[in-house]
Amino acid sequence: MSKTSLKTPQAIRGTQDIFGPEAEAFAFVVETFERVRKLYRFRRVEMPVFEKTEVFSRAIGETTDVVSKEMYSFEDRGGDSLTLRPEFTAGIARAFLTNGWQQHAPLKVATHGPLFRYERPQKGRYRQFHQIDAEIIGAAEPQADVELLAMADQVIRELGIENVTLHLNTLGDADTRDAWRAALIEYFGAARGELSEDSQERLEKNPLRILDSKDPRDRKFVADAPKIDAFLSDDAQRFFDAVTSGLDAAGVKWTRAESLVRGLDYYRHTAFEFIPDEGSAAAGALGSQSTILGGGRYDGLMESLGGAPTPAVGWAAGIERLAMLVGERTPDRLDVAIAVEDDALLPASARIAPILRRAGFTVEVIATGSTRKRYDKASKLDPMYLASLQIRDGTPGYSHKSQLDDEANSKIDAVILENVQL
RNA sequence: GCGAUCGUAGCUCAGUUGGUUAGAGCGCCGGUUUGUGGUACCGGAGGUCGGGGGUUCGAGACCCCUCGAUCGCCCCA
Repeated sequence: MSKTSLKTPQAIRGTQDIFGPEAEAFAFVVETFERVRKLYRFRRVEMPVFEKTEVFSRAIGETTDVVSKEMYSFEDRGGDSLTLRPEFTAGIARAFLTNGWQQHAPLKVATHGPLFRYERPQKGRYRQFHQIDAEIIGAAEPQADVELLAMADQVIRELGIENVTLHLNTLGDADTRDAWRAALIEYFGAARGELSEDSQERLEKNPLRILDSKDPRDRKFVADAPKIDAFLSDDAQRFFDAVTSGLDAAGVKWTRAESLVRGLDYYRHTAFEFIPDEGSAAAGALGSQSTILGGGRYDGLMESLGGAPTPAVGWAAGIERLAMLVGERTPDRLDVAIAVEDDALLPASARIAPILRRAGFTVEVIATGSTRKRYDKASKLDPMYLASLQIRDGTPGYSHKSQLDDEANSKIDAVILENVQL
C-alpha cells in the first residue's frame, strides 16, 4: 500500500459508523418497531431532517437546554435560520398543521430516523442519534395514552428486553402544573443556601428538575417536597386514574414515579419513562443514560406553533440504547459457499451464483487469492452447503458437503451440474 | 461548559526503574501437502509508538501544549 501525505478526515465527534453486531441489533430494533406499529395501525410518516429554527424554539421552549445550547442551527443561503431536528415531535406537529392533517384526526403516526443534539458524547449518548417515535394527535381521551403505552410496552417486550419498567407520573393540567411549580419554588427557595449549585440554578430555570437531582445535598429535601397529587384538579386526577386503570386492564405493568418530570415545556398530564430496574443487567449495560423510552401528553404544543388547540400524546425511544439491550443478533447462516478452485471456472461460478440467489439461497462465491486456499476460506464462512468447483484431468466438476435437506440439495446440485462447464 | 481515564501494526494488546535495528496473537498476502482439504508448517507486507514542543548523552516510556476516544456531571432517548 502506498503512502500519501493526505490525511484522512475524521468522523464528526459524536457520530457513529455502525457495523457488525451493533448494526444487526440496530436493524432488529427498527424491524420490530415497524412490525408492532402496524399491529396498532400507526401510519408511517417520513419527516424532514431539518426545519426552520422557530419550529423547535417555539415548540420545545426557549429556556430548555435543548433549545438554548444543544441545537445544530445554521443559516442557509437564503438567510433563513434552520436547525437539524433535535426531536421528532415538534416537526410532526408542524406537519400536522401545515398539511391539514386535522382531517385525519385522531391520527396515529410512527417514524424513525436520526436526530441531532450538540452534547458531550458518552455511553448511550451521541450527537447524531436515532429514535423510533410514535404519536397520537387529536385524541384527548386517556384511552389514547393507554394504547400508546401498550404499544411501547409491546415493542420492548418483543425486543426481548427484560427488567425494564414503566415509570408513570402526571403533571396535571396547566393550572395544576403552575401551582405545583410555585409551591416547589417556595419550598426549595427556603432552603436555597443548602442546595447544590446546580439546583440553585434549577430553582430559576426548571424547579421541577430538582426532584430528580442526584446530589445528596438536594436529596434530603426532596422527600418532603410538595407532591403533585395535592395540586391535582379533579379533572386531572380523573384523567390519571383512567390512564392507570386502563394500563392495568391492558396488562401493562407500571410504577408511580412522583418525581418524574420531563424537561420540555410542552408536557401536560401523563409523563412517563421506561427505565431498567436498579441492579439489573439492562441497567449495567446502559451506564448512566438509563432512560430508553420517554414521552407524555403535550396538549399545549399545537398552540405554540399557531394552531388550534389539539390534544396529543407521544413517545420516542433511543434506538442505540435499545440496541444495547437486545443482545447479540446473529445473521442467518449462509446457505451456499462456492469455492472456485480453478480460475477457468470463474465463468461457471458467475452463472451458478445468480441462479441460486434467484431461487432464494444466500450465496457467497470465493474466487480470489491463492486457489489452494479458497476452499479453506469458503469453509470458514460456515455454509450449509459448501461447493468446490475444480478441474480434474482436464474435466470440470465439483464436490460438495451439505447439511441442507435432500430437496434443497438436489435443487442446488442440478444447477451446479448443469453449469460447471468451461 | 466542567471533571477523570486513555491514545504502540487493519484489530486486541506486550513493551521491565528512559538504554542499541519496537514485539506477539488474530487478520491479510504468498508458499508447502500431487491432494477432497476448516484448526498444520514456512515466509511476506504493514508502525513518523495520535500530533507539536521540552528535559536528557539517549524518550514509546518523564514534563507541557494540542487533537481524539472513553466514562461521568449537566441534560436527555
